[in-house]
Amino acid sequence: MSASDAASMTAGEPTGRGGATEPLSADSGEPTLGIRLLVADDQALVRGALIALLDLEPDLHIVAEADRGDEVLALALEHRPDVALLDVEMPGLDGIAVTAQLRAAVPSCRVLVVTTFGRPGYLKRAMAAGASGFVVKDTPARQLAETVRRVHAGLRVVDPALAAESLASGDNPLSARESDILRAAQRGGSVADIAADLFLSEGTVRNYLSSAIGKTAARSRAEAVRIAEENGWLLN
Amino acid sequence: MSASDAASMTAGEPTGRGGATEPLSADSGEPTLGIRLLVADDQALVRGALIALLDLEPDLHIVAEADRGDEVLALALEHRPDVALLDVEMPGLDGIAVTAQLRAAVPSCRVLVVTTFGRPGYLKRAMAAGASGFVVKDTPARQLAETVRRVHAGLRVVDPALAAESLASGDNPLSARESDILRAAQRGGSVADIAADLFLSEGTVRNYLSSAIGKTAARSRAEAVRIAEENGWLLN
DNA sequence: CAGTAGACGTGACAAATGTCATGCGCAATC
DNA sequence: GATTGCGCATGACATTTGTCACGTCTACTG
Repeated sequence: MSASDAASMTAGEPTGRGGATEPLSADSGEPTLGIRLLVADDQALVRGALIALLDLEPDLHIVAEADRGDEVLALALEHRPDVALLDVEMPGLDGIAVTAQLRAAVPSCRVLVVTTFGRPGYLKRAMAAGASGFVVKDTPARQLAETVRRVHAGLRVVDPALAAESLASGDNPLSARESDILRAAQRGGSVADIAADLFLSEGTVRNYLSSAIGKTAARSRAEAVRIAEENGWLLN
Repeated sequence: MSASDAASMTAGEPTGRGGATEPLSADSGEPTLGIRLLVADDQALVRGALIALLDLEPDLHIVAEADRGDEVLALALEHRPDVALLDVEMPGLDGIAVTAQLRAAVPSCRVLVVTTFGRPGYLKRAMAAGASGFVVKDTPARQLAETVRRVHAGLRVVDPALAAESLASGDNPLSARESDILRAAQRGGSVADIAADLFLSEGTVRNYLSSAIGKTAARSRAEAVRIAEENGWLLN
């Protein structure tokens, strides 16, 4: 189980969707009509299910799938999808970083970010990175295909509720270093642990924690971590 | 968006899968042959995708779907599925509690728990509650239908790697009260906050925290929370 | 019934945490 | 070229945590 299964599909798959042996479709090689799709999600079951769902649409064709962020670029270069469906939380490289990669290297490929968590910061950063759409896994399944078509047509598709929340929550107030410290604090170690992790003095760590606590309007380190997580301020 | 969309399917849907307007299948009423399935997952997109995936199998028929744990029992009583696919993390009632409900009220319905997180404690508790199978969303999609058939045939299906991990990790060492305190501590509040939440004295809270920290072999409250979360000791 | 274990409590004490003032160097900005 | 913001650091201080010893009450079990 885990990644080894799907990871093997990365190399040496000249035709069709990367290495799929599933009897989901009877594609013969690379389609030239309709919308070519790449699907990236680390959860194999979810990925497979999304593919099954999208493959029901006659105009949508899955040409590649990935279970890690750092595999997407190579697959996109090889299979030239029109739209890439990217999860945010992925091993290797997060979906937002992948979005930036794709926009730079494969400009013809539009990006639709699909995520479990409607973190306001995710939306903001995804759009800044060049994504064309952003939907949470909460949205009805029957809308997904239409969303893909809209994105392919050049429209921007964003969950309105999430967009409002994103505007309300404001920008990430944390400096890069403060985010680093909070990320290191996620595991629950002491100031000394964090300092050792980041090669800083304990005093410096305490200062950053203090200012992060202040900026997040929290009242303890743990609360600051939680708030920063919920707002999507701890990516990267 | 959110729950309101799918929640409306709970009431007044006499036939077919609970209120699905999606063009995924052309079922006519309740099938009597093959395996009747109920799918419960709070993420509409994932639920819809799973349904699309399973609906591809000619012998599997989705007869009901739910986006909340506390809706499953009523739907199962109405639609009499042979197998229920349950997510663990759901609003209303977690999948393990639902498993216990179903085993008691609808003994003919076997339960397959499908979860994002391979927490050892989840597996243990799911099996204790009467689940017939337990798979993580990491497993290849093409295996899911076969797993459903196995469960329907009365076999127990458990991810071997997870089973090993579960045995190695031992039982939940926390007393019910200690779990309560850790759960209250998840939000990141102070001792005073937790004490106020649970109507305890601050000293008592500190004592529970201290013993929980000891039992989890952690070195701080935050670490104890993290360890307990990862082991699946904070459900219920 | 005695023994045990958990829920709940108090008080005291050492260690960790969070705050604040203050400082230096560097880069961007005006 | 002065100002500003950030990274990094120190030291002092009050508060919060975590630990320990000790106690009561209740429920279960041999």
